[in-house]
Amino acid sequence: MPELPEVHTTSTELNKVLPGLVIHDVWTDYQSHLYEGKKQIKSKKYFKQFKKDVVGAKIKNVSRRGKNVLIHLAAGNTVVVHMKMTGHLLVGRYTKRAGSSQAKIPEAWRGQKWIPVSERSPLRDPINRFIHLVFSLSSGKSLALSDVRKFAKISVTPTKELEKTEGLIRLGPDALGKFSFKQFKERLCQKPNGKIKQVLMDQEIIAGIGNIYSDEMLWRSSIHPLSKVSKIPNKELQKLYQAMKQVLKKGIDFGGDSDSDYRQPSGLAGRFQEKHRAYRKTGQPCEKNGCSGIIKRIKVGGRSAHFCAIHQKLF
DNA sequence: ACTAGCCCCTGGGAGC
DNA sequence: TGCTCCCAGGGGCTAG
Repeated sequence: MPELPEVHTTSTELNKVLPGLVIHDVWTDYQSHLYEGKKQIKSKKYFKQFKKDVVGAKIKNVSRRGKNVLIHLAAGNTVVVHMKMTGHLLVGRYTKRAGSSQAKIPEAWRGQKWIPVSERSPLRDPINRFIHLVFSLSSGKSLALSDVRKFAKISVTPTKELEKTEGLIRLGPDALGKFSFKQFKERLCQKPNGKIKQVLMDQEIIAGIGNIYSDEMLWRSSIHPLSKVSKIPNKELQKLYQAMKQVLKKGIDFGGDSDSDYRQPSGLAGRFQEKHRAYRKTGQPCEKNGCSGIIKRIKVGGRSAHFCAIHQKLF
């Protein structure tokens, strides 16, 4: 699912191709993706307003804040996209679908979720059943939102008020931003009684970390996910701080994690899933040097946590 | 002030 | 083969 490295990859790639292009049109078959502040907007009236705000606007650049992709428009607005679990932004020759896309898919590809790049039809490149929103661009290509579970949120807000916007206003410092170990510790200690796994994933404490990368950084720093924040020794927290930076950078180096539906804007899968040591490794031997543990799965705050009970210490 | 649990959603896997 | 049930989960929200 898109966490910091996936969102970072997306915004970096989009920033290479979108600046200077003009949005010619917007299409959606699922208006519930659109939000105005906290409110989910289902009315056609709002879609009209959304369209008015973005159609005709030139894209200035693309950046990121936490897990949000920010598409800045020259007209003074910013389109904020949160991809949630299965959403991702694609650039290509996507067009709005008329009725069921299945009918138009060549027999050999029916039921296939992803069409290999080499086999994509130049006319419908690529065919993706889960595209629910498309921005047509002046280059002839389009920017499309694909989202199996339809949780992604899109809103448009004046760029000046961006930091005050719902979804951004309460975000903590970026996990890969310039913040020192001292600040890291201070942030975590805002929830002294919290379980470390949950606190790491709390976007108001630190922005950008989700389930996959929190499992991986705890595995690396040998800390049990249920450890109480206030009980973790300073030395262990330092390891965690280092692991956080390393794991997230590695995620970016590998083009993100495509264990779930994530794809880069080009449609290519990331490769970080090949580097997992804990996440979704339940039942497999722990790969830490000399460790004889088996990866276990438990629930922490309603989310699954994967860890090795032998080398990851419970504080 | 907490936290556990529901909700949004749908593909995929397990079980029958 | 085909049906039903359950699970995945970010983050907002509510009930306790």
